[in-house]
Amino acid sequence: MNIPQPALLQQVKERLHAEGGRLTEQRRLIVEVLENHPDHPTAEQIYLRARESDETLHLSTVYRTLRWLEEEGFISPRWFEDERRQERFDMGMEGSQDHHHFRCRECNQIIEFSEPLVEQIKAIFMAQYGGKVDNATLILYGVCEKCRAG
Amino acid sequence: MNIPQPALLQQVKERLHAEGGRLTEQRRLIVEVLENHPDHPTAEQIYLRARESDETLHLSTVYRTLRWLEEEGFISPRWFEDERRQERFDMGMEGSQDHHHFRCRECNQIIEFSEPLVEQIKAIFMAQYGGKVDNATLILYGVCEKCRAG
DNA sequence: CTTAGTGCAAACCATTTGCATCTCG
DNA sequence: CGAGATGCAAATGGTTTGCACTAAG
Repeated sequence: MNIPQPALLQQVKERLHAEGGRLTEQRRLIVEVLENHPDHPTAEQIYLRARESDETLHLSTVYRTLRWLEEEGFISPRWFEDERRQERFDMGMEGSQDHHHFRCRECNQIIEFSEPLVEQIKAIFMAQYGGKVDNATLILYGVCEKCRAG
Repeated sequence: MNIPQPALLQQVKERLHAEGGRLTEQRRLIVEVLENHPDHPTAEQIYLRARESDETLHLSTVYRTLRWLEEEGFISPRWFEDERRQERFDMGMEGSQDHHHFRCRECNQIIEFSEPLVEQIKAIFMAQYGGKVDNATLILYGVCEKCRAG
C-alpha cells in the first residue's frame, strides 16, 4: 500500500526518547495508520486497520496510544453531532494553525478548511466580552457537492 | 433580532395537543426547569432541579422528555470538549437564528453570542467547495474576563 | 535487568430501552 | 376506558482502568 512517511513517526520517536518512553511495535503501527489515513478515523477504525498487521493488538492499547498522542499534541479528538459520543482523531499537529470542518450528512465525508475570518471572530468576541479566547472549533453541517449532484 | 416568543410551556402544550400527546406533571416540571434555568444544564442537573418538586420523577423520564423536546425543535443538545460525553441542553428555539458559544475553562460559564460573520463563512465555503451548508456550530474556548481578573 | 507497555477482562457512566403499571383526556 | 407516559431495572456502547505478564532499551 502506501509507503509510511517518516514525519510523524520520527517526531513520536524523538518525543518518546526524550521522555524515557518506548517505541513499541504497537505504537509504531498505530502511528503509521494515522499517517496513512488522514481521514479522521475513529478509534475502532484505527484498531481494525492496525490489526491487519498485528493480530494480537488490543483496542485498549489503541486508546492508550491515542490518549498519549493527544496529550503530546500530535493529534486532536473531534466530535460530530450525528455521532453523539464517538470521537474521531485528527492528525492536526501542535502549533499548526486552526482548521475547521465541514461534515456531509449523507456520505459522512469530512472536508477540512482554514478560514481567517475565525480569527476575526475571536477578536470581536474579546473586544465585546473581555477575557481571552484560546481556540475555536467550527463545524459546518450540510450536503457536499457530490451528494447533491448524485 | 428579538422576536417575542410565547412562553415555552405554552408552545409545548400546543404542540402536544396537536400531536395527541399529554401534558403530564413530569413534562410540565421539566419544561419549567428549562425555562427558569437557561444556563445549559445537563440532563442530571435538570433531573435534580425538577426532583425538588417531585420526589418520584425518574431520570429516564427526563431523558425521554428532552429527546422529545429536541425532536420538536424546542431545545438543542450541545457538547463541550472538556466534557467529552456529557450533553448540555440549550433552550434555543426552532427557527431562531444560529447562536454560538464561548466556554470558560476555569469557571465553566457559557456565554452565548450571535455573530453574522458565520453566515459569511458558510457562503465562502459554499462558493469554494460547492454543496449546501445548513448549519454551523462555533465554540470558542478560553478564560472569561472575571476569571482573568480574579 | 528494570520498568514501561500490553492484553485482557472488568468497570465506567451517560444514555437508551423493554415492560408492567399508571394516568391523562 | 384506552392509548400514551412513567418508573424501574437492565442493557448499550464507546472509553477507561487494574492487574499480571511481556518486552524494549
